[in-house]
Amino acid sequence: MEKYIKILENCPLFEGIDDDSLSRMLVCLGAKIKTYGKKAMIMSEGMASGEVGIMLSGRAQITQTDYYGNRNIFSKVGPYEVFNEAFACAQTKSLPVSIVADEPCCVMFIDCDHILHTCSNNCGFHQQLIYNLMKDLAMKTIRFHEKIEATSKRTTREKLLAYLNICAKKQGNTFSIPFDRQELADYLEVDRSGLSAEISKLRKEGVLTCRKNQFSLL
Amino acid sequence: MEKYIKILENCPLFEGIDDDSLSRMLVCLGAKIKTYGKKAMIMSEGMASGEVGIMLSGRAQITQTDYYGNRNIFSKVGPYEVFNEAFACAQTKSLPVSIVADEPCCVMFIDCDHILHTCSNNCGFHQQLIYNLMKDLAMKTIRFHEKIEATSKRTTREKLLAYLNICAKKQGNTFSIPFDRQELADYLEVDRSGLSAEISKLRKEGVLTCRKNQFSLL
DNA sequence: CCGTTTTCGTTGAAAATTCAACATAAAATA
DNA sequence: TATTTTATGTTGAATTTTCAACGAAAACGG
Repeated sequence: MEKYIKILENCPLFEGIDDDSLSRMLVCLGAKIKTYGKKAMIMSEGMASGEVGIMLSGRAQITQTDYYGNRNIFSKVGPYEVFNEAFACAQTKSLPVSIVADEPCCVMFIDCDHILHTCSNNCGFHQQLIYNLMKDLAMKTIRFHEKIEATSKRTTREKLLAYLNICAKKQGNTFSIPFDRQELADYLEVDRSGLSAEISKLRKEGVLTCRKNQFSLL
Repeated sequence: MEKYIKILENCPLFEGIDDDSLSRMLVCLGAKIKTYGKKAMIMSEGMASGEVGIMLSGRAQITQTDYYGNRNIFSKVGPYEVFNEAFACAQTKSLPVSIVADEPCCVMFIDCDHILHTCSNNCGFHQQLIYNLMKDLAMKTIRFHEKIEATSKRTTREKLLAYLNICAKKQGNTFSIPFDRQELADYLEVDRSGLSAEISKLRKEGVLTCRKNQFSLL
């Protein structure tokens, strides 16, 4: 477990907790590590899990697929980020989404109850951990607000521009997005070919330039 | 403040806290009460607020309006429910939504920092309060998942059916929704007239019956 | 109780999306 | 490196949505 401490230092969930405390805390919390290959299911729709996942390395997507085969990407999970925290906290019986590895992933799991209820061992930094989880949950809500802000627009063009503007607000006018074209279409809830056409049009109009997943707003 | 205790007993945010403790806690937290008339702005887009709102009576909507005049309803806030908790927790500088009273509202405000950081007076139930706020934030995330699940569908018909199925899962096959037609359209992010047409069609097909905001799935 | 305002359902035309199919470019793999 | 697979861009037809306009019904207010 020790070798993961360096990684966890970068994780907002453990912010403000020193290495020694973290090391002891992980034992107390019963943290487990699992690894997954590309395209592996980390969690799947319909299951129940009270565990919070922490992405140590790799990247995964939170998706939902309806019976017509339309895939909706709720979000991406990158290194140091947390997932399943809301469903674990709310003790959801049936997970409404699947979590699929985009690439080989290393994930730490912690039972949410162990985070929420301070243990008898009296870990000093437990309050900090709870506070961090709270912030994380708040940020998750804001992320969804952003997705809804983009997808609520009525045309593909407006959805795309709304999304790119949100990215630009965070990263500056040149930025990379965590999606390829199909994934961006699934995130924005539009047709891929229509999205490609719209990107071309915006390029010709001189609104943006792009190379793969690297965009610049002009 | 005392007269609000009976109301707050029903509020999940204060679950597990007895009346006496709650009464003392409210003073300690610096709770304030404000009232609003119909259509009044409780909070407006662009402002910053570190306060959590608790709806004591009345109902409000969380909305966003883009520069083409399209209104998007993120959610409704009814009695005993909490709002602005995510933005307050995350210390957002500029609120991306407005909160508008549907009808006369009575709201309690509490500074989020006072909830997050236990005070020197050592209120016994403060941990419970933090725990409750965490659950609330988790539920908020799940509510957004539900909205996205419905709005991610590609046709008005599918969006409507997805939404009604989510309602039915919670309340049974006959239920009322908190929206009128225009509001439902704004929540589902579709055109009102198209939504009305779709409801008529479903009625003729014998899929559902409805009277105003009361629906039955058959 | 009546007049006014708001909500709701209906319609047809214009605009946009989706869908299917294909060509090309890029990436992965043997 | 050659081959295969995947990703991307392009197009036109079919479907769906949006928009504007209208009448009827319901809710509201005096």
